[in-house]
Amino acid sequence: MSNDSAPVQSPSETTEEVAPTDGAPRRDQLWKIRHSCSHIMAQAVLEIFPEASMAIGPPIADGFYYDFDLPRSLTPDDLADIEARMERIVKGNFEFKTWNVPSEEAIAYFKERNQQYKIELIQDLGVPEVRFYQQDSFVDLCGGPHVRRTGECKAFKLMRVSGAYWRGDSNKPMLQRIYGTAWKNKSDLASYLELLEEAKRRDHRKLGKELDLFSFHQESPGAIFWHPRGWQIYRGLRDLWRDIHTAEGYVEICNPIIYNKSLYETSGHWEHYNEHMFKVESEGEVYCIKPMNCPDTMLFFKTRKHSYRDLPLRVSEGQILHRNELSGALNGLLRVRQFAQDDAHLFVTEEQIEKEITNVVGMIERIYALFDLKFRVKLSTRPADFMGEPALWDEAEAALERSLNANNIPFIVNHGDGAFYGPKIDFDVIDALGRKWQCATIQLDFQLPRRFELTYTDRENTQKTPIVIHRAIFGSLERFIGILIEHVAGAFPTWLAPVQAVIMPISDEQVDYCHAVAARFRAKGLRVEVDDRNEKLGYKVREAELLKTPYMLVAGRREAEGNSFSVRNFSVGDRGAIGVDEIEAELLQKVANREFDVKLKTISWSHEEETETDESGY
RNA sequence: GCCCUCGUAGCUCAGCGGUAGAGCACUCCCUUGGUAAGGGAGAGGUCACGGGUUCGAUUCCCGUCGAGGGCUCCA
Repeated sequence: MSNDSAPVQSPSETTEEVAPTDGAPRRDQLWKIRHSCSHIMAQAVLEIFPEASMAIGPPIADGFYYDFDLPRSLTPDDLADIEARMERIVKGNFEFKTWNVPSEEAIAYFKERNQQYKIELIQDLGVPEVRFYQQDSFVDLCGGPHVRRTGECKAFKLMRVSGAYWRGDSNKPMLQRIYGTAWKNKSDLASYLELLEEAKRRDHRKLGKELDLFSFHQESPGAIFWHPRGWQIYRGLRDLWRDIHTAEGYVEICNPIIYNKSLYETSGHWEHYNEHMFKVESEGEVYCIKPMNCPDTMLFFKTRKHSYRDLPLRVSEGQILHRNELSGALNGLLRVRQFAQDDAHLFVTEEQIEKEITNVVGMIERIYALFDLKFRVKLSTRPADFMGEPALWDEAEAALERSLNANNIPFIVNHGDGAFYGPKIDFDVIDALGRKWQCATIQLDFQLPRRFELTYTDRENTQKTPIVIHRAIFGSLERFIGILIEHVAGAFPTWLAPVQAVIMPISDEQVDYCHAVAARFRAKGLRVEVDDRNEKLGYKVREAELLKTPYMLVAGRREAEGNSFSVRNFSVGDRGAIGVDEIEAELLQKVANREFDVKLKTISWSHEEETETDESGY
């Protein structure tokens, strides 16, 4: 609290002996450093604003934060000031002391210091005794543990200030949250900052502009304007999706995008998802622009009677969806209001669940492998407010588990994290920078078929309700492209690259030759351009390199006469003269195999010892 | 939606109470040049939009829209 305040009771214990609360996440040295940094920061903030109210200050993945109620908004200058004061506290190498205080006394202590949030925390804990921690003159309510001395916090940096609701409740006051990052030593901190720099360099919004892939306009916030080069990537992914799904026995349909609200009353979305749907009115009826494909795919299923012989029925649909996301949540390609999912719904019998899931898991593995994306799997089971028969849930969860095992895929179980309508498997892809992105999902749904009264006739000629499996592999195409751009840092594999080769005549003499070869390549479906501008070779090479074009084909007099090109690959360099036939064969082969001919620049860092966000440490 | 920051030429950015500047890109001319920028000239902006303060606003204030960082949300 305030710096001049005396502790309630003289400190005796050291942090050493304090046992972590049971069931808490890993509380290793790094966790303690981050948590301690948060206290050190709070002390610094209180030095500047003695009247500040403190909320919570936990360690999080990569660092820590602390929420404050302050008399004015913080500026970047304040951050520098706070950081300098933190350095002083660290240099002081103060001991972290801790002791227990009866809750009543603690409340009185905080009341005296106008710390209403701390009082609320203590009251909510509802325990007879709470724990205090102190370093230097600063005392805080805290479960600990902490490092022994402030001197152990030697590698931190304050990152940013943002708003955060007290207790994460948008009805409660908005506090100011200061984020910092903290590491065991300076070199870990440096490599983390380097990672952030690299992430900034390959930010898909920046690259999208530089590579002329897409743009955004305020006339349609949250919606992507695809440029020719970006749309080519989109089409490439959609083609991949179609090829694989056709081969796996999927059929594709195309449904409307506007529906009478009655459809969503049937599906339950009107009740649960209303505020996220865009609506239009016509002739006194309310219509919704569809936010997902499931309800209308149910209508397709109902267009005729089905036999068990029809199942599994695998129906894909990739129509445009709209979701009215909050303006503040929009983020480049990653969070948009208009997008398409690579969606499919499988109508199956109970016995078919396992086999179908196994098949989808296999497809996911194959597709991610095409991009050299690693992934991590989470199986989410029955939540507290589940609907349906427990026995059916048990069997379905077991089937999901068997499918993962059948594919030899390790997974973690998130007990109680499933949707109310069924258990699910989520896939987080891990990109070249070690970042995780939730993409693929496989969800069992026992509810939607019931709501739409779907039936099929089984072997005994009785009517049964099918089970629906919702599944997507990319998630949304838009989002996946965003992730992919950052994963490959804008350098797409040849098969997916917007322009696969730029053909460069050295002088006017070779222009006709270059155009003739370009026409030949285009006839084979290759995407090539001729850069016949009146510029020097170095200029053209530079431009093609900046656009991360996989192939640069240079023709001077020698090459034109020998029906060849001097081949240069992106980020590889000059390979020397190669005959046109050979070049064509190489390109066609890479395209046919969807070869991942990208050298990924990966950054490994200590991400794996992640500290999950943990707000228990106040 | 909420908090903070931001919005100057196609792009990246400088500037500032006295009606705007650079580099790149673009157009034209010269140059026909072997693997990351050849030279010259020119054109291009109601300084996001709407109010207000002021003799005067791109600059200060308020609002709107959009963007960025978070929070919330993401059945």
